Amino acid sequence: MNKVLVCRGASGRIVEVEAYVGAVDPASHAYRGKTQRNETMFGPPGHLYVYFTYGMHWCANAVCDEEGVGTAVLLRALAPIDGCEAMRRRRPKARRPIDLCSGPAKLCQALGIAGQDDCADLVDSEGGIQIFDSGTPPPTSPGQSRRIGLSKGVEWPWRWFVEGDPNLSRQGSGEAAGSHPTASSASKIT
DNA sequence: TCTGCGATAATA
DNA sequence: ATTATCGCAGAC
Repeated sequence: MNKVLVCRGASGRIVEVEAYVGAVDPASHAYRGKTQRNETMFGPPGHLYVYFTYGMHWCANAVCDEEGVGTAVLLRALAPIDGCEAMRRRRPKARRPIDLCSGPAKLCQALGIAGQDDCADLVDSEGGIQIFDSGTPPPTSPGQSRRIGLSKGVEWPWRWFVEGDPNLSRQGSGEAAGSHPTASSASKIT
């Protein structure tokens, strides 16, 4: 969350991520071992793992662990920095700025990321895609919650986000990291 | 503003 | 059958 993603004339600060942890994580594409689709996840770190889902959406991850492990971080939301014109062209359905990158498939569409970018190197930017340290320190106390949209592995609180950022895929902090609802769930009522 | 549902096709 | 989602329609 101190990182910036740059791609095809647009950029944004990464404000929301989820971890998918190889063989121990039933929600991870890597859980059942290497296949043609998830091959990039098992490759060297610093590359982009791009997958197609729900018959229409692309989503992107940064591969994070050593070759052969299969751990990656799903990029779930960006705070747009530059290239809002280009992003709006690629996402005509976005009405407001916060509709541009407030979701894993939205940000891919906004930045023009699709299957052709699977396995792109994020460090040397040869493929036109780059993730670099913005110099802005990450939040001292980032928000944390359970991951979104899963039916397996729901108990692991492996979603992190910049608390209060308007570009999150879901507003607010989600639920507390613990296994049970806490007093925080009641705060919404008052 | 909020909720529920349908789209749409690769994957295992 | 399931899916690491999104956007529309309808209720309020």
